[in-house]
Amino acid sequence: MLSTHKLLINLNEAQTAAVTTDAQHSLVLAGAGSGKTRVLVYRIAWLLAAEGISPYAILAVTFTNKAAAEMRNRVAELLETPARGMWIGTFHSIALRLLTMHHKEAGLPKNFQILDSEDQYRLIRRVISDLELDEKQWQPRMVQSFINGKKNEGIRANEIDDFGDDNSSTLINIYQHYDDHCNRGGLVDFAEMLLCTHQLLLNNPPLLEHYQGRFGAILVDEFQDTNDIQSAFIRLLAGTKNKIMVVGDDDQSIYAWRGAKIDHIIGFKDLFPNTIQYKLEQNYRSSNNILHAANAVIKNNAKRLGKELWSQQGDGELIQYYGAYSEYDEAAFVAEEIDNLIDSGIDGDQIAILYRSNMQSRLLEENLLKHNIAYKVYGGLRFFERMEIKDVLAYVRLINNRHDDVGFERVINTPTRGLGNKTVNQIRNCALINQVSLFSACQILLKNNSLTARAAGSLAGFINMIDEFDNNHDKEQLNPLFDDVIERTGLRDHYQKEPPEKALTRLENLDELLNAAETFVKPQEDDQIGMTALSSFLAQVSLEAGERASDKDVPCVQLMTLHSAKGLEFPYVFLVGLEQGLFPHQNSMEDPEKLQEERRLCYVGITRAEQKLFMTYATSRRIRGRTQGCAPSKFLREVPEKLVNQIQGNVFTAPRGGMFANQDNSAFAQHQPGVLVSHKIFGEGTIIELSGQGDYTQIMVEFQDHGTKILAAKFAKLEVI
DNA sequence: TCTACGACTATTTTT
DNA sequence: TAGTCGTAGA
Repeated sequence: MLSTHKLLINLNEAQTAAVTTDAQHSLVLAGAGSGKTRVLVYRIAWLLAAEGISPYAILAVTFTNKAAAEMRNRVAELLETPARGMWIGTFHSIALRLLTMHHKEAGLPKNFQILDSEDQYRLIRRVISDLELDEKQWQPRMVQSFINGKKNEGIRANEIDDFGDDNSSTLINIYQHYDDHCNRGGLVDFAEMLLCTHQLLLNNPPLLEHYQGRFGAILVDEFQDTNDIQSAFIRLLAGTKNKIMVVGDDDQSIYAWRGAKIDHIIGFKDLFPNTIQYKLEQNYRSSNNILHAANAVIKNNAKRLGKELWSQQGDGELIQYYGAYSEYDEAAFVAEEIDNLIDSGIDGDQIAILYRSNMQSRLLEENLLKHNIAYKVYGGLRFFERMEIKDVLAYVRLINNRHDDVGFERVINTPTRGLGNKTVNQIRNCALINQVSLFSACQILLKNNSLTARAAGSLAGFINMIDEFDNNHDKEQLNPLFDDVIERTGLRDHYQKEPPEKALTRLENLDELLNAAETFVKPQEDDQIGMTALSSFLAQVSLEAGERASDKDVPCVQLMTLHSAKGLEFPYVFLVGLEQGLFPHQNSMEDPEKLQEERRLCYVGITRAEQKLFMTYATSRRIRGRTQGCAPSKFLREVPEKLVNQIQGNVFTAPRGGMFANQDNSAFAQHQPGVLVSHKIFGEGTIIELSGQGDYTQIMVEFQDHGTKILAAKFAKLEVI
């Protein structure tokens, strides 16, 4: 057994205080690079070793599989024995476990299926069309975020008040129909998993009591990212007696747009009165110049608990600013600098380029290519999200659960088997009228002879094939089943016919899938609760979509968005595209809350760097086919000048006129007398005169059809022709 | 059923 | 500008 003494020698004072706290609840504010995971892992060990808590009483929750795996490994490493008995997992995997074990109480069929975002999107489109609504008006993406938003707040369709508003009542109606559909087919989306689990516990006092009795110590990672339902779930499980430790950083909350609420961490102490707060401010990652810059930027946010990072490391290098003339210049600069770094013996994987939006990667890639620098772009499709993989899985899902309409729709005519739109619509209608699944609808249609001979033959063949797959295969042996599906459905031939390049990767992916099926080992817990290997496999791939595409083993320069960089660190970091309108993003500049989130994103970006940080911007950039003048991001000026070496340009002494005049609306740069512009209402005209400065600039325009007008530049949205 | 063309849109993304 | 998506037509 681990000695408590040995535990504490690796911790600093603040970390020790948090790890050994005897408060019932603790809130650990852990700045970037301050040893957040370390505290969680050591806390678990402390609970076991010093407080004698059973591993069975420990519940540790994270957001990503990666974080969960890391915690599990580090706990095992520290304890020098596998982390048995305790529950360590993501919110979703824990929810899945509870729902599987208690599916009856939760009102779910045993073989319920998880819908990922794409599946959900497809089903929502289907519902919109069933309700004969116009997709133009009820855009599926918008509806999807409405439904998920409500679920994340723990609200069901029948609990929303439409206040007599048609718009709301339609959305509520779609939500209701979507949920009905899911219930009929035994389908559960990501948000539903959490909501359903919450209701399961809430509506089953004995069950709740059981789990409250079991989990004496609850630990939550990245608490700033919790949404309402996740927070409520923790509160419910904690009851009045259990201990909670939440760890997080309000300054790194960057997911408000998908339901995370910073208020949960900010208001934690109010919700749980017996809370002691600990701050981890010593940073082990970055040199002081970088930390000072990060502190200076985040200080401009009003809504925060307040923290200041410091380090025992030296000042390190100055932050390098580069004001490029254009995005081409910027990309060329970055590639050249990286080339130099690599020449000086630094490995590519020590370097990261971070940007606000994915489209920025293209030019950077082109320039890295020119210099023959190996790179890897994060983002894009993951293994189990690829078309060919989802196709195979859809067949398998249908074999596992005939009522899985999402799976059905995906493969009914893939590969094409003469069941086109007409027949499928017939099936949909029949399903709608009888309120049954598509698969059942097929059986009805076949029985009633309602189809043309050709369609009927083809459909019967399809149905039989699915049934045969089911009958001929053991649900514990995945590889033979998958292999059979890929061959007999004709999927392999189907992909073979694609252009050679594509076909090759698709077939490779299919082989990889077979390999995954072959080597899949059913987790012991799943076995105990009677899940078949097939169900277990399907659940796992839905929750964990697999590694991102990776093609090289060479150390690669890492390209990714700021969002995906959270939690990572690199000796050399290039933060690019620091311009008003790009970062902070146009859509987030007006709203103070959103602007603060952009700033937190900037804070995340800066604190990724260990040794050297480059921040670049371009004074002109082509966006959507149009070259625009750009003002440097306001965040650049929030970094104290003394921490910066500006290689080209100067953000700090930039003239207030000309290019940098109107920081908040870069488009003004081109608004000069004589320029031809167009206005939404007044049409085309010529600029006569400019007056005023900054936000207050006024523009006199002589319009061809409406005479001379004086407009406030900020609001006129004039476009240069 | 497949192809081609025109319309539309354009942050961030884990589970 | 460029990439995606839906529909019309072969």
